[in-house]
Amino acid sequence: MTHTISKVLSANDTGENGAHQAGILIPKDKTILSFFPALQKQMKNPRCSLVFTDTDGVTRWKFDFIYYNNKFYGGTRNEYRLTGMTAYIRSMKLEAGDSIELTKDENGRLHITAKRQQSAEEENGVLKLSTTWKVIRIPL
DNA sequence: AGCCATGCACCG
DNA sequence: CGGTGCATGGCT
Repeated sequence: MTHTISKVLSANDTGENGAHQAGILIPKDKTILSFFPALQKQMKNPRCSLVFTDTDGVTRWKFDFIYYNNKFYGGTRNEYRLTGMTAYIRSMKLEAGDSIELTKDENGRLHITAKRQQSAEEENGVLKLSTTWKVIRIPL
């Protein structure tokens, strides 16, 4: 049984807003979280190193899945993150709006795919076609 | 809940 | 000493 999830990158994720942060946020959605290994909620900031294989089937990317839960230890955090992704994001030249797809195959192996956002020109092209052309009358 | 932002430690 | 990223706080 494979499991695939995807995330649209925010400006903060890609570093476009100057944030020197190395990871993306993982929503606390059961179907999303179940993709990742369970972390020890009873310890502070538990983490797990994960290796994803790129689409070429050769390149490996190591990310860290971390549960920042210091809210239960006197802090304010209670969120999941996947850190250490800047090398990947840069090599793929990903920008806010682009997305990444994470897949876990039958053998539990992890794969990552970069999904580039449709360009504005392409969107305009589609829009132009759909709004410029109309069916006036259908032949009998 | 999710994105924005940063102090400081670390490292070349 | 400038860049990077962890860990964390802030804002909407």
